[in-house]
Amino acid sequence: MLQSQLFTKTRKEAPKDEVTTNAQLLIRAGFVHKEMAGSYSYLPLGRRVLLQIESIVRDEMDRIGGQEVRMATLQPSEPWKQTGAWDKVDVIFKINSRTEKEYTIGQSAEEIVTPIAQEYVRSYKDLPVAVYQIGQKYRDELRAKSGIMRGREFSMKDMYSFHETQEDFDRFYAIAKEAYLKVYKRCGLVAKVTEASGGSFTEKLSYEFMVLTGAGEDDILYCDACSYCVNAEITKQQEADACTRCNKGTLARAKASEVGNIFDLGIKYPKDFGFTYKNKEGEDAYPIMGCFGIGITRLMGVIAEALSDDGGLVWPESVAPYRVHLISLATDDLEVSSTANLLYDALLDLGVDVLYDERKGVSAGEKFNDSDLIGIPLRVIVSKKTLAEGKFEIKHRASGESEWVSREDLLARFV
RNA sequence: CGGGGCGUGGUGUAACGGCUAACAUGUCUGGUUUGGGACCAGAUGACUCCGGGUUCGAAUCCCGGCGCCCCGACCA
Repeated sequence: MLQSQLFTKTRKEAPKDEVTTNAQLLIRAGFVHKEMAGSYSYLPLGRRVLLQIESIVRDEMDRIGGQEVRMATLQPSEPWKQTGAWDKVDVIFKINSRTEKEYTIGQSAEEIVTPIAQEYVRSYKDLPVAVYQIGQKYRDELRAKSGIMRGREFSMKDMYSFHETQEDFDRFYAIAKEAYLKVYKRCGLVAKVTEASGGSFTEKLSYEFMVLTGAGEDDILYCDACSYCVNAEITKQQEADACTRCNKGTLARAKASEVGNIFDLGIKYPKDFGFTYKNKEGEDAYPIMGCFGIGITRLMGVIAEALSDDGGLVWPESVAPYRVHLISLATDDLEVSSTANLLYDALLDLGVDVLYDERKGVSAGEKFNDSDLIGIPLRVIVSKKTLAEGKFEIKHRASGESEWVSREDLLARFV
């Protein structure tokens, strides 16, 4: 991608209303555009990051047997009335058609997926099964906040599984938990599995996946010796208490952001819809159901919060909009620009995603600052200086370290 | 939803109730320049959020909306 043709431009200052790091940086760098409180448009760079995160999530869900679907976002009110959510859940948007019919736009899909599963799951032989989707969700939040981290419209991966027995559900629950941890790790984050309330879904505990960041809106207590972690709102334990699980460590308190949540839904939804299957004994039985969510856009916000520095965004390679930011200084110099052009083509031939800053009349300082702000992991500089050395300069965004390498060595890294 | 703050060119700011709403940045022209937002000249761009009111006169004061941000509550 030629930067001179990129749809967006950077800006020096963030809109004064934005105080959170993710909103300031993502807007300044041109990744997102705010439409209204809690509703953002994702521009080319932001969209690319979302695609990267989605592909990681998709990969991990596929690995544990999830099958991707795309359920309707515009939904009838009937199933929501059938489960009682229409009146009980206050964040659902309700809309009326011209003919006074009632609809909702999806904020979650239990009411949609359960009747679909009912159509196809007739026998124990059809179980277990897990389907997921990645897409926009809508919640009528009273207060959207923190940039893209809590919106009225956001992107979420939601998976739903159905099982014959509690044991089988527990097995899958554990597998899904591991898959979730891999997702966060691949996104460059450390997430803690946190015991939390099951909300209005279930009496049981649910597990939240929490990333430690000051921008988070949850308080958690976690053990400094084992993996125990609990949402502060459901426990009487306090900071500095001894850990009740390992009896060795002590509990620390921290702000964290919830980037995923998994629930044991039991048989609530199958029961609401009269969804049974024939078990081995030929009897009707309700399947055990689970739901598993990952906030895609929130994850992007948390990465922006947790991994940025004073210069701007610092994307891990796995989710970066481009892998290489090629910067040509002295664009009027024929030798410099042709060397840079050739390197750009060579990288593209190797299948490397490159943002190429070949803008004319833009000072070196401005290009460097823009590059810092956009946060692509690897910067390759072509200038009179590098030409004199017969090498290219590589600078790593995260560490700030730079190295000088030959063209062969540079290209060899991407083979 | 309760409380607080803020609404002025695209962005960030300024302007005592009083002159043609100022400055920076951006954008456009031309020139110069190319290792950390460089420089020169010119140009462009605002119904001062909306609606009322007070006043000879309102960006400025008053009332009512709307919007945005923050705290709290909420959080399928």
